[in-house]
Amino acid sequence: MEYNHRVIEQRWQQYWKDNATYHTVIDNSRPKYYVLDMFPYPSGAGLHVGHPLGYIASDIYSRYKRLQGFNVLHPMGYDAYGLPAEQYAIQTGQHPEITTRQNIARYRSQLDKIGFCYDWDREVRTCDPRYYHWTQWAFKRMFDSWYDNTADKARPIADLESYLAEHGTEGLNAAATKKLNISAQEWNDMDPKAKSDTLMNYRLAFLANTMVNWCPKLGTVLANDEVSEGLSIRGGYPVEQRLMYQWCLRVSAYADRLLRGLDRLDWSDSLKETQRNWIGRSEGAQLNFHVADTDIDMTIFTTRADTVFGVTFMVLAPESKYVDMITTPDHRAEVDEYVAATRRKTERERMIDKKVSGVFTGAYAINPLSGKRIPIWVSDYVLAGYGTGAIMAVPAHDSRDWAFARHFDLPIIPLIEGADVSEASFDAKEGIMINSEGPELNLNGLTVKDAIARTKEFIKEKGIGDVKVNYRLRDAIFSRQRYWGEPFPVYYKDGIPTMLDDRDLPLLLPEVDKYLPTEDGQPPLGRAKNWTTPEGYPLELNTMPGFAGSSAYYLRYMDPHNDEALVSTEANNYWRQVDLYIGGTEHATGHLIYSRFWNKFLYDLGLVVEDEPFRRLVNQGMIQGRSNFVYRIKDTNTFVSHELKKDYDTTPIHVDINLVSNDILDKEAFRQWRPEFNTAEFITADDGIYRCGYAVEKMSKSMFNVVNPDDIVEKYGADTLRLYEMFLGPLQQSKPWDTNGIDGVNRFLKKLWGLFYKGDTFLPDNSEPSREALRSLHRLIKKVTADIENFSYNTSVAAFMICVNELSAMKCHSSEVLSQLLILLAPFAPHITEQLWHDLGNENTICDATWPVADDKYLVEDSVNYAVSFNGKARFNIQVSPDTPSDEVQARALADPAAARWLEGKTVVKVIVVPRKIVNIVIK
RNA sequence: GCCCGAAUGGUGGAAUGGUAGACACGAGGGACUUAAAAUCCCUUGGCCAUUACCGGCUGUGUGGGUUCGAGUCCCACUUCGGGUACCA
Repeated sequence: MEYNHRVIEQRWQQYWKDNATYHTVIDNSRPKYYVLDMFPYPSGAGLHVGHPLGYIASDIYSRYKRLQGFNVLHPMGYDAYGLPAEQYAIQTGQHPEITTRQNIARYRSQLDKIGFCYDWDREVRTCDPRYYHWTQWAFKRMFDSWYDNTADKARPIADLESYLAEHGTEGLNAAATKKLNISAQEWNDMDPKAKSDTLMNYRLAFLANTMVNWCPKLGTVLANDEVSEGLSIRGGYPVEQRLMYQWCLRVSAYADRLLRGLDRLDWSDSLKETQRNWIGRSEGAQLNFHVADTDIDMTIFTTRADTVFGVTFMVLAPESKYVDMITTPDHRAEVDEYVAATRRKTERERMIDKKVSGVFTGAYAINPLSGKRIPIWVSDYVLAGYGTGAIMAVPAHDSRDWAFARHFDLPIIPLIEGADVSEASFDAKEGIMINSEGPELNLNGLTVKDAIARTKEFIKEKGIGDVKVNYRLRDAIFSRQRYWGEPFPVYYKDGIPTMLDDRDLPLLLPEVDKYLPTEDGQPPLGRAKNWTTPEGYPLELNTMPGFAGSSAYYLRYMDPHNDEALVSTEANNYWRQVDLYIGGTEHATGHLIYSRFWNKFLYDLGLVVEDEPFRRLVNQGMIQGRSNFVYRIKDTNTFVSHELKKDYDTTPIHVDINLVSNDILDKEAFRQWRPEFNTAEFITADDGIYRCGYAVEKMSKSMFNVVNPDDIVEKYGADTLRLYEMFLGPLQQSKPWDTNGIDGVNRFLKKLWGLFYKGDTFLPDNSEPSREALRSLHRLIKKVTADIENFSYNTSVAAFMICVNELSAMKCHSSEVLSQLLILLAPFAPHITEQLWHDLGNENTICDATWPVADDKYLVEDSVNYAVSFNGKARFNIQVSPDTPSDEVQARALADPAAARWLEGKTVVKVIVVPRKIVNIVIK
């Protein structure tokens, strides 16, 4: 019988489906293990070979854990809300739900062909009302919560209301948009609208006027992680800053816990570092500068409290509220113009344009330590969103301040001994302070570190400032002016935002005639008919962003059909958290922050039992495309082979990689590829071979370098695809897809088959396995077990190849050895192993087998190879038995005939014996 | 600028501080075949040596260091990836 992957794979996929082999239920008699993939957005392009990389890795781990006796939860679903379906809907009028459903069907059929062990009964889709019910429900809970900094957790908003009624804001330590000062009396006298506005300052889901990233082209706001370098991640359109009234999540309240929580997670250091940077904790001081001739105090944030004596001017962000308050009449026009000009620029323009610009406000501040009058300027190099939107400028020790001072000819006072600030600022936080003596404080002679500490102490004592920790992490903007997302469970009662009752959830996404904003600029939901509560109150027109649905999906998999709760206590107590999460690094600052926030919030409310959602996380690398190029001589239809192109003036053109094999172009196929190439001529070397150039790029249709897994499965089979993707290189590493090596893996499977079948003869028998065969097997068990734990799947595959080669060479037909080999290979290549397992006469599926344990007695070597070196150089080998004592090894090494040659006329200084490794003889 | 990570044959990549280059691809040679495909065997870092078997030198981006011994550890640098940024 020949190895026929088509028949085998189809047969067992059907069998697993019919027998619900991978259906998972709570089983208290077995330990659980939860393996999760980052669920995909079902795009119209379908899967390419890069997508399954992580899925294969997690599938291997799931099957491995299952064989080890764990009750493994391994689900899959779809992150189904998103922009592409909506953009497509705008162009075609096709409802995004239809597109999404089609794309999901395509994804599913592609995934099924690869033979994953998902429990599809647990599938979730974020756009399914039975799913987004719980997204809305969680949002409602956030609206009804505030963050108590003292208890360091979220608490019900009702607690805050009673506190305010009794104490006002006196002694309140809450995460807030801005610090309020309200007495109990004032609170109690407020009308409902004023109370609502006040509570918005504390709610974890709140409405606020904030600077948002507005993307005009997409017609919506975007969160910080959805913007990179001033362009939207989706589409790459320019983004500008705009003040808008938006729903936000108070993620910043959790900044410190998100940071501290990282220490307990088994994630890669680089990913944790990325999150640390994104959270951006910085310790410093807040300090008040009095504005001369007014009663205004301006608060600034600095990490360099030691440099206050070097402050020669102050700078406000153009958006700062202080600008309006302090600008003097004679500078008003100039300042207004500058502020307006800044506002006109997009974020990107502001970033690109690094020219120094700014205007003087006419106002002066008093340096609180030196008492000097210093001018206050406005400049766009100060950001409104960080700190207080105002800075004290220390040109001697900050390069941005230095550039500004130089440009506007402002004084520069060096504060650190030996620092030359005539050509550049001295930014390092080290040295001895000078020029830092005021009426009440003298820092001269202190180190920078001590000076910072001393100044912080001083400003605290004097009440002119406070020690303060600042975070870069912003609150998440949660409104999107789009159609294809979760509707907010919110209506407006007399202008007061109010939550729908739990009974009225889910609030279904309404139908609209078009997926565009309304004529008067409302979001698409403005087009929905009767978009009100039964009482006639208007419903919220925004929808939630993509990360809303993906923030708690791992919880829903635990109990996906529950209509009473997001997850039952029973299911949550059993499955607890994700033990292994596999996905790309691109979610480091988005999904992985939001999920942790969301989970911590639910934890605070006692709704889930674990504080962190993902215990262990592995990032798979990206599989890039390998594009091929042909080189057309300018203004002709003649193409020149890669090695000759330097002699011509050519334009590189992407060529479909399906027309190329090992970088050699199929010229005839190329001519037929596109009409304009029908008459193509080729210039090649004498061998007549046209060689293409190549480049590693993103896998995409436009570069004609997409490899569809379906084609690989059709030609080689899913088992080959799975093994090959793992064999390609370390899982965590990005690498280009290269189909060239796939034959080797396919050959390996054929060899494996050859251990069982020769023609129609079934070879396995009950013969006693040889010691060599057992050693080969147990070496494999040891290697593969260790490799799977470390995700070194590429070396596992190599180990399988070696073992199969060895077993073939020794013609091992022992079914005892062969069945163990199959169990080891089953996670990697489930179909062929299932078939052969069945052929060995097993009734159960191979998933019910038990993972073998390596027995050291087979691993003991007959002899140990010691390398003998002299002064660490030339070497020869001696063979001794494994239990030979070192003394004897040493004696044997010195007595060896080969040693005589080296030792002639030399003195042995010492001999070093490293157990089982080397004997080094130091000679003189 | 800052923070990570990487650099090993023609290629993808292996190597708890202990015989560098596992495994695979590609390439070259051979067997089988009328031929091709498939399959199998041999060779394959570079240089040198050779009548065969033995062999010699050199070699993991560069320069130093630690060590009996360094691809691996330390310092400095170069290049390439990734993340992030007027974050005060």
